[in-house]
Amino acid sequence: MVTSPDEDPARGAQRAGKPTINDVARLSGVSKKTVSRVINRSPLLNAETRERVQKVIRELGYVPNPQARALALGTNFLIGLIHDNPNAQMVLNVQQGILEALQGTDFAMVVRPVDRGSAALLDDVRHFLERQRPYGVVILPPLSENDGIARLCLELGCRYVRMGSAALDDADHMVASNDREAVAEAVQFLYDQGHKLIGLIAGPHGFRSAAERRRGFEDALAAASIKLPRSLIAEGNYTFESGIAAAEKLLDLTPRPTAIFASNDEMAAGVVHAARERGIGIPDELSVIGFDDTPIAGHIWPPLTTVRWPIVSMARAAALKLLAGQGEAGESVAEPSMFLSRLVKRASVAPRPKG
Amino acid sequence: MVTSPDEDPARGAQRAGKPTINDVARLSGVSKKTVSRVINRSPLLNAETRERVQKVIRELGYVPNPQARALALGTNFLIGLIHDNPNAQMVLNVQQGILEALQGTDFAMVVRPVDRGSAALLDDVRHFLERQRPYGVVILPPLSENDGIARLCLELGCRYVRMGSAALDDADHMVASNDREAVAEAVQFLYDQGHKLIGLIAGPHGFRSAAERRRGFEDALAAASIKLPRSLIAEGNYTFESGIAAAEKLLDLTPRPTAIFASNDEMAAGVVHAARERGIGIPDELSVIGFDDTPIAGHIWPPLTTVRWPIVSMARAAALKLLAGQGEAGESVAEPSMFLSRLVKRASVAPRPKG
DNA sequence: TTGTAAGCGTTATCAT
DNA sequence: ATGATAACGCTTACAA
Repeated sequence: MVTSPDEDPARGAQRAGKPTINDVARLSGVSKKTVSRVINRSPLLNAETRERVQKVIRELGYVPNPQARALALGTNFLIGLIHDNPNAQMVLNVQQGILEALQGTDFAMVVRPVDRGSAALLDDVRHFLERQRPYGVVILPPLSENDGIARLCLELGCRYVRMGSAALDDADHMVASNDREAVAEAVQFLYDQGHKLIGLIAGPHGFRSAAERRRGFEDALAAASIKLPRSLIAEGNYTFESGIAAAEKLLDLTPRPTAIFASNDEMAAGVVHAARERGIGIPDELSVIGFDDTPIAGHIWPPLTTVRWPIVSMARAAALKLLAGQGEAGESVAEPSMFLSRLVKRASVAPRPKG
Repeated sequence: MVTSPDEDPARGAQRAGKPTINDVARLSGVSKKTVSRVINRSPLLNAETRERVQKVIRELGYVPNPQARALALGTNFLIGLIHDNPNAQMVLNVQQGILEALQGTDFAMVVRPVDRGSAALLDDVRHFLERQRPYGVVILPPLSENDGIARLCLELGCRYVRMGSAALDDADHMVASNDREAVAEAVQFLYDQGHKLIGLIAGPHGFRSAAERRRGFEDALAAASIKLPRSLIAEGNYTFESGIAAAEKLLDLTPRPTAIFASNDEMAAGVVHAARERGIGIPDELSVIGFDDTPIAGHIWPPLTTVRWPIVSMARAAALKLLAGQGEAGESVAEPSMFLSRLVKRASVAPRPKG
């Protein structure tokens, strides 16, 4: 008897491409649906049947086609990261956190930088969401402060979690840090070291993180009952260069501040740079504290005292929040929404110089 | 006359979800296939028909469902980036380059870090390629040096382009830089400044880039007819910390080298750090050159003389290579495959100290 | 517990 | 130049 190609059970698996659910079904003598149940870990399934199907799956090296699942399920296996490149290290840390959360799942991370400031921002994001239809997106600050984007996600039926320096949204959609308190603690530390003339390099206008950190600075001064002239506050835009420029303003003052808190490490590195160019010794003549604890903090000289911002954990939590409900209902653990920063003491702070 | 729901041309578009190709087809009075042709810019199409359909598409705000396209086409609109985190800044620069290339297209970038060294490396990559079915992938060094991955891509029918410090593959699948020559030029520069005792901090064993840069170093010495003891070569693993360790070895030597070439900026920053801890002045007592021209090079003190590696352009070219053939046939411009690095002179090099 | 039939929204084949 | 019909591989009703 000659077996016609269409009826030969072994043939399907041999076809050009990869084995499909049909091949598995045929070879294990069950229906597609049963195979589907095995893939999706349906509880109502004969253990023996499950075993048999799984054996065939292994032998065939069958991998469910995610595109087909995506079409049937109406959702993609993608987690998006939407950001406006607030700074390189932060973006990378966030990516790391998200990837940690995606580890072992079928999800992949798709990165979408956009241009805050561009008039087409929302169209851009919409375009991305419509084209890729990610399962959910993590939105980085400062973009996360834009309510329009959150609304857009809602409108397009895309899950989202915002990251930020303050609670901007409900717990399901937000992962936040306590920047204000952490900065207050850092400035308090400077005060405890005897510093009375403390400069602030604030972050750019319009950034929630910048505002929070500035408030923390002011909180600490208020708590210590010191009142400082406005000239001790300079503004930067979170870049190294802006840190230099701001530092130069502060270092030109008379009397000169004996300590400077910069709202991120990049700007703090700029302060160190500017001081060095003027021959001002750190920490002997000037103490400096940054924020973020990015690698640069440990790499410059002297190593920078800074506030460690648990950005990787925050990103991981954000992604896990997105994925919550994916696994079996039972195992879903509520992800914390508030992450605490803390001061990391290195060599850039010393007691106030005498005289 | 009562219009039955199924025949009401306007109804489909109102349904719960988004409008589909069927809605567009019905409303514009053509078949699905014709709409498909409009979407895919098929050349054989009546201009007038195209206009009509496009009008409906606009009015409806129709966006083709990417899952369905992916299923039908067997490929996703994704460009993958496969890397083993060679270093943060490099990964980020590559992402930037790829995204520049993807600008304005429907493609998105999906990032996949893997663990070189893991025995499951190839399974990992296979898993990723099978699940996400990216249109193509860019492979970063040192992973790009693994021929197994390239073979895997071929086997799975996934386009790929490797990035590296030497031509490892044919022009269609490779974007390379001339590290060897660039390093030779840098070392020659040190020699021209009077340095005779030049230390090398090599990159880790097994990295093609490390080998190429080391060869460049040796080329320059050979050209200058100087022969150095092996002790002037230390090995690092491209990290800041390993740069410190290697620098300490070199700075312990008697006589002490008056210049050090480090195979990347991170390690060069480590050299600067180590020298400072010992009170060795840079560049007065020690000249340092790095490689990459990452931001850290300009941010440390003194600013680092380094070799600028056009990594962003390389990544952009890699992605464009992947996309080649996507657009109309006519406009495809061959992307260059070899990118030239060049020396960026800053303040970390000075003529050899006298005595 | 398992199977059947009907989609999901698109593209490909092969007509016309 | 355009259309009817069958894939693409999977899931969700709804039966059995």
